[in-house]
Amino acid sequence: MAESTAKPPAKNSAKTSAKSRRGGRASKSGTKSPKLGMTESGKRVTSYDVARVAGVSQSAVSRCFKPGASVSKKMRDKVMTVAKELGFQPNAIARSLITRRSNMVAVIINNLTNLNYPELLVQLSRRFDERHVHVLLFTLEHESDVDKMLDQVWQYQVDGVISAARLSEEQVSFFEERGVPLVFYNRSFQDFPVSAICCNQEEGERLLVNKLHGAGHRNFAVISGPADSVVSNQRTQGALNRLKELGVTKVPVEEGDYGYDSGRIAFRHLMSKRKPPDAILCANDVMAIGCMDAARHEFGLKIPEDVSVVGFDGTSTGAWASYRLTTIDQPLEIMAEAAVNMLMERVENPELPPEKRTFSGVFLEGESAQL
Amino acid sequence: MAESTAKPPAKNSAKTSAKSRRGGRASKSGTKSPKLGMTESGKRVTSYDVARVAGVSQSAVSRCFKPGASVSKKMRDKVMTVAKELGFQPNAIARSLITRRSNMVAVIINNLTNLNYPELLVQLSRRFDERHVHVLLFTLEHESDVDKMLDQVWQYQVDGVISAARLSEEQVSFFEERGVPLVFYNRSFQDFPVSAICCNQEEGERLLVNKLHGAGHRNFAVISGPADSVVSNQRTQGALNRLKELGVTKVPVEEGDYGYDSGRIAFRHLMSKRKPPDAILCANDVMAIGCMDAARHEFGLKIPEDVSVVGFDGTSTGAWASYRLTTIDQPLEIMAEAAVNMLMERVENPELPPEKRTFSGVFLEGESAQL
DNA sequence: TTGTAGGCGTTATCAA
DNA sequence: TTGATAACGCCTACAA
Repeated sequence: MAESTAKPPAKNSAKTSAKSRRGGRASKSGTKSPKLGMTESGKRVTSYDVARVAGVSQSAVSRCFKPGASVSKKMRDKVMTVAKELGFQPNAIARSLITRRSNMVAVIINNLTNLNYPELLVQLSRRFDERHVHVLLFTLEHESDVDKMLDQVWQYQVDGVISAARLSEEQVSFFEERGVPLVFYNRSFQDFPVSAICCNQEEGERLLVNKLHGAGHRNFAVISGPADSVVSNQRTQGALNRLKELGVTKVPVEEGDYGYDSGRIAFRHLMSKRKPPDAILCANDVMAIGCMDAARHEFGLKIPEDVSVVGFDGTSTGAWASYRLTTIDQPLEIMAEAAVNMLMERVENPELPPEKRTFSGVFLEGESAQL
Repeated sequence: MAESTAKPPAKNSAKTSAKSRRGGRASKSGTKSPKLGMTESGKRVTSYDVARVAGVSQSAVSRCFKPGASVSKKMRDKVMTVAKELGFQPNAIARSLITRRSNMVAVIINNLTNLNYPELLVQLSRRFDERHVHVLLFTLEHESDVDKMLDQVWQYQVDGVISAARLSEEQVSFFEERGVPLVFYNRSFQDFPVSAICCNQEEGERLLVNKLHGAGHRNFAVISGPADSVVSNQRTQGALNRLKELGVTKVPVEEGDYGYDSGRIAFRHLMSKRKPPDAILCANDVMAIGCMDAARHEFGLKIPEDVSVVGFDGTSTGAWASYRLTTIDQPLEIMAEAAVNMLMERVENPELPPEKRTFSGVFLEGESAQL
């Protein structure tokens, strides 16, 4: 075991020859190495380099960078000094390989012009950062790309996944089978247990209907989002269901795509009906804004006198003085926080069963509806 | 060197004992392993598992997943079949360790409510994805966090960095010393060679000034962004410089924070001057919108009759019917594409010298200014 | 074309 | 508390 013949040569020959790279304790005081974090041979400084210069074992170096490890103060000082001197930082990739924790989570969003996602992303990123977890971003162009993307996510050995995109049951199983915690953001399954953070879309929409109906509106219309958007369907159904309960039927539904222009176009369509609506429920704020602009600028209508318009989301643009949109505010920050918590709990403890947390939206009274 | 005593046993003992995990060729036809991608002992399927089941060497498996490797069709079929059967995907972390390429790039943005960044992020992510490169997101809360963040970036061994946040000269050197390619987005240094993709802020602003001045405006004001924003300073200075050249001096400058409210507040301040402006240059679209709203709703002014307002960015909101903002459109998609290209070129060939590409903004005529 | 064996830079396990 | 040594899962000469 101590015969310095067979084993050592291979690994050590490199290390030994490397010993001359950086003369012992290169710096007396000011002779700092020119390239911090790099050896003279142009390679990344490793814990071996630090160990050599500090005259300790490599494992000692490793321990010094592990919080709560058993190291003497003397050792720690010595190692940390050299580490700083050489610009050493442990390689997270190598660490991930052995610990099986990458400290990375995947965030999946689809590329729709959902004015909310960008903000969500920033919120998530901030909160993960606080926990020293990093966000690996996956944006979907088309739903069909999902499977390839899932493979990528798996390859990168992420600790968990937050998905603001819909996944099929098989795709959910993909992660479940592999023991990768998954938390949905604003999507869920009824017939399949998954963890999710949601805003209660239906409830919010019902609230809006109640307000409008209570104010005497009877002539409703709905502008939905894209047909394949779960959130849009929930909102639209929420509105229609409540209206039905209140005895209002035959409510025209125009399909939009969440974008400004589609709101305008939908409004035009509604105005071409034999009985134009006096209250319009839009599946998001941006379409509501498009709707208002069409009403005012194309039809010369006054809002809310001639027609009431409400949205959903609580985006900052809705509050602009030109719109003062009445809407439901999704508590985005709270939801982001909750999503991060829920995911990290499951990363720490994979046995936790799926859980859903549903937040109510907050009614935001603007001036776009007669109430 | 060939004494089979010391070395082999250790490694092989594990592999051999593992051989019993999955009975040879588990599936005859339908007996699929319950958990795809996982061995029966609950570990991730590795290339060794595939090799064992397929009855080939591990390196053969590895080669089959390397595009353009020298493998017989028979071998490839055999391996790929088993791989699919077991749900094997190569571990990108392990691969990164040996190849020293993580196929991850860091994207650094600061958290300001810059309505453009989110969109930029989506664009970058899309384009990197196409190259099978993944985005590791870093958002800065405060400038002071930068250094900690840089260490993180380095630890994750990213192949390159795109920064839409300003970095100090030392911070730039950090990457340069370590051979990590860095491309700035809309920031640059004059006295330090770095790669960057920029929109020509100054030029755009001068264009706006020319148009306004040519239309007879003489009474200008500027609403700047935050004092520490490079882009804002470039825009503001561009405007002021051109105005000076045209003989217009004593131009009041109000400082905003890029947000809607700050545009409104700035407008109020301007109106309290003894000589209110008739042309206002705003450092971004959102402030211009705030400005317009204040003018209309707080002061009952007409735009552009009473006051001309122009912005900068070309955000979609600026085109909304209530604003029809005259502005400069930054070619975001083109810039994102260019940034990705520039970075990846340097990842492939680290010897490439720094390069700057500056795109001109496109004048977008709306109806918010008398021209 | 295929297999053998060494190394990438850590952490983890055990003696010392 | 410290130091040797074995993984982690892959890629890549080199040899067959």
